[in-house]
Amino acid sequence: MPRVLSQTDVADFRERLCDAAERLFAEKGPDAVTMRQLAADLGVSPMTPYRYFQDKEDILAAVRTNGFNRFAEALETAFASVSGAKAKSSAVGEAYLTFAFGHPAAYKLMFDLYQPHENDYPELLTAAHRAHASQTAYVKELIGAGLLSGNPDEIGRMFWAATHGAVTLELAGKLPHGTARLVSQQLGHTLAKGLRPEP
Amino acid sequence: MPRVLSQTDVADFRERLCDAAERLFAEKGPDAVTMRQLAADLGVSPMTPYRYFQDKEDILAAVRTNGFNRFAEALETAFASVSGAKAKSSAVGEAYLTFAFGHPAAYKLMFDLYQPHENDYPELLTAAHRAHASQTAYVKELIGAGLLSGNPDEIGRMFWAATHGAVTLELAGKLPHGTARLVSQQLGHTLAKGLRPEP
DNA sequence: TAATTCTTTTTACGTTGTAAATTTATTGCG
DNA sequence: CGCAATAAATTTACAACGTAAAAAGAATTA
Repeated sequence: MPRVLSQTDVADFRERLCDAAERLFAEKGPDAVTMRQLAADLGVSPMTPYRYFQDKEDILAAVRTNGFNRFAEALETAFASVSGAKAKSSAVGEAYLTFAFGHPAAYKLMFDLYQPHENDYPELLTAAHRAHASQTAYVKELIGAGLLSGNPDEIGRMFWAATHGAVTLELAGKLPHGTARLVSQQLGHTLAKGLRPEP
Repeated sequence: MPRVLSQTDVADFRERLCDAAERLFAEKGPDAVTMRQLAADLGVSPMTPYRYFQDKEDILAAVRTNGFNRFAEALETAFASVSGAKAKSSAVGEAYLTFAFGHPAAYKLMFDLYQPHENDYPELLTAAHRAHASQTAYVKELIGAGLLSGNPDEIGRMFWAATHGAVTLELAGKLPHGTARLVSQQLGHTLAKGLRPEP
């Protein structure tokens, strides 16, 4: 028998390749990164990655999965780092924007890319679901604290859409650099005001 | 002397190619459309388009320019079709969503694509500016009618970001089909409520 | 040591955007 | 009219792409 790849060998290689892919995606955009470049970056021949990933789309799915998990982690940490519904909301909103502008390429891959076969990647779906939960948890806190009234899912979608819109407009160059943060905060305040329970 | 291409010859060819490009972009996504396909669609050889466009990016810029102009036209028509600030706002918002979901590929090209050299295409910038103006005009009407108070540019950006966020989330598959319209309307109502002048 | 078999590399194919060379077609001039 | 001139279109060609298939390499067991 030859030397068989252990689970950790495979996991290590996949992680190293994902790291390279993330870095190169951020530098040049995902379409401009080639399989040959990724292989060269790891010092292996062009076909070696195909032993660890089905194809290029599989690599994209893995990178997106990592992105969702890191994003969720950042929001969960922000949520847990303070107490009080209002403070949690601010912290999570802040963490959202910090992640989006700290890792714009990852953000775009996660939320601004339509990957037609993403249902074929269960880990990706799980991570995406976790991310979604982490960004709507604070809405329930706000409603529970009596600061907002309405359907939590509907309100969560509104906040999400508003924030996402501001972020993507800036990332697409439609807003001056740095404006999205301001717009997003204004949207948060205005929506909160519009959703306050009637006295 | 040979037969020299007249201005209208050039314009005709460019228009025909843009039509084909739009159709194919909508079918398969812009990256999946090749120069050879475009040429074959017009019944010419693969290099002929290069007499009329610098390169593939030039075609993309032309298609985006057309998109912005048609989008602006739709919003301008909606704005002019009714009277009263409230009615104009609804009409423009409705036209925005109708365009976005009627021409999702065009919408993405226009607003969800970062084209690094878009400053090299002055007609594109003009069209984009026209589109931007057409979607913020109604805000000034609302402020003028005393229904909203605040900075028109800031408020315009908020409405825009909110609508754009809802649209792109649905186009990226993050919201169930048909949800964006509802979310966008809820956002519009809630923002309007939050921005009402204090009595 | 030799056979086995998993891993890796090499080679190869069809397709891409487009540069360069070639062919085709139309016009004005002798 | 015929023929050079020249714009337009086509053909050819190239480097790079994703990846299938074939070949080579290496480690384990018998």
